[in-house]
Amino acid sequence: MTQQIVTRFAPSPTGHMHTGSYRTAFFAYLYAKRHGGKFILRIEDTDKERSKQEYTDEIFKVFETIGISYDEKYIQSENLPRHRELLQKMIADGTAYVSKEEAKDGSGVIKDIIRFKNPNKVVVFEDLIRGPIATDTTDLGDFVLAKNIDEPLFHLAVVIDDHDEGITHVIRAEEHIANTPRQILIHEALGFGLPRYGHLPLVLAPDKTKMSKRKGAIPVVEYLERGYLPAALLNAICLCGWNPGTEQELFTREELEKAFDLDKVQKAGAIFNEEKLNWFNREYIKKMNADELISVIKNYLPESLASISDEMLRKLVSVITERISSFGEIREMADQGELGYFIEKPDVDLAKVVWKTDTAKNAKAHLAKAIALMESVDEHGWNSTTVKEAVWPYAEEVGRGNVLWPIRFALSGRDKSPDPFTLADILGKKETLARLNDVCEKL
RNA sequence: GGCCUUAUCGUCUAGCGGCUAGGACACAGGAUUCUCAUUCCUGGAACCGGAGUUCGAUUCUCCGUAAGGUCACCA
Repeated sequence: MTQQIVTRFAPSPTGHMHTGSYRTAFFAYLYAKRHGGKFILRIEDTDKERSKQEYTDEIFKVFETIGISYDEKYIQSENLPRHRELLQKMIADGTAYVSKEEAKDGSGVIKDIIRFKNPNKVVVFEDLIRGPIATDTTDLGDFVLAKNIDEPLFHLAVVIDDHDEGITHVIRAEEHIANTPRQILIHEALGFGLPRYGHLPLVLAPDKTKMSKRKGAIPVVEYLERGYLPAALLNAICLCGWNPGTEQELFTREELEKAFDLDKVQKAGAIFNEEKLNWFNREYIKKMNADELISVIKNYLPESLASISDEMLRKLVSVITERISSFGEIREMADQGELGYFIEKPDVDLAKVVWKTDTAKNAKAHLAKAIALMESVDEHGWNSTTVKEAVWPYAEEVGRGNVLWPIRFALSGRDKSPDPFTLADILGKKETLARLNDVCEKL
């Protein structure tokens, strides 16, 4: 019977996590799912100084909203007794030793730090996505295992936890490839079997360097706040550095869990493309029905539009979704006055009601005619199609722009807006005619 | 600088000795009811360089070059 695969994601809660981190998490998760294994989340809070509870909470929250589930969860600091126990054992075994050295904090105090007794050999491991990697660990020297007998450091903690949690595949970011040889050495010193290692390429900042808070590392929580759909975001993240070998780009979670594997993961780093994320999000928006869209849109409506009726909102769904990439853009639309005129009569600049090649006198006549034509449309049958049917022949006759532009402008007060028939539909017969009459009289 | 890794359109990528080097995003042009958006069509756009191996290299090897990672009593 083959051993069950166990992967893990082991973030340290020292800051917001960006797309690269979550991609690493998702790939490790997917790899486990794909092979019927387990996925473990381990919070590496060994460094008390830098770890913050708020970041740990954020990780749990994001995992939940984007839907990455884990079979087991560990907090590394809770394993401290175990780490100390094995540190003692290593000292007893002679694979580690106490060294009296001056503290690095400049205090000049002499303290006991624990160093690894390096066997100084060449370590070779077969990376799951890069092939064999050989390192002469002599270069590493007797590296530090613990700050003192009670405070084990990263490498020791990682090795012990990976072993104790039964991790079979350590799938992590490329920045750890240099750490692997020394962790292998510790595994051996402790008499533990080795896991397999796979190092994922980095997700790069736009300038091709490693992402950091300073350089374009946008926290995933921020993308979520901006109104990207979790599934779309995850889909975009996943397709950055991995491809299915086909031309499919849009994937459901189930499809991803079936299709993913490490052999199609890229070796080179990649820049996360926000334009492409916009495209993914628009595609996901297209797949949603009106009710789903309305409930999401409501979360992003600004104060000024809070009073909007459900009925009006339902009619506005396509007007809005055709114009946004992320739901946060609804606020921008509102700020720029692209939505306000639907719920409040706009101030219309009379000079601009006239089509560029026409005269004010004609515009007034066209508006009067349009009003008459629309009056004949039954209120119950009032919609964009019936309004269009009523007005279209006349517009065709005297020039489309000559009549369509004044109608649209009188209704919206803006030079850019949805077409006049859609506007009339959303506004309703009564409001449409009121606005049209108002402008016509003043003209 | 040492060690390690990587290298196809602007970006994400397909390619696994022979292809007009394919797709997507972005971009440009055009069409669709006036404007905007949507939709549709069309177009431009890439194999880092040099040696080999081979009948034949984007593909294999080597050497350059460039980029990135890592060299903590952080993780």
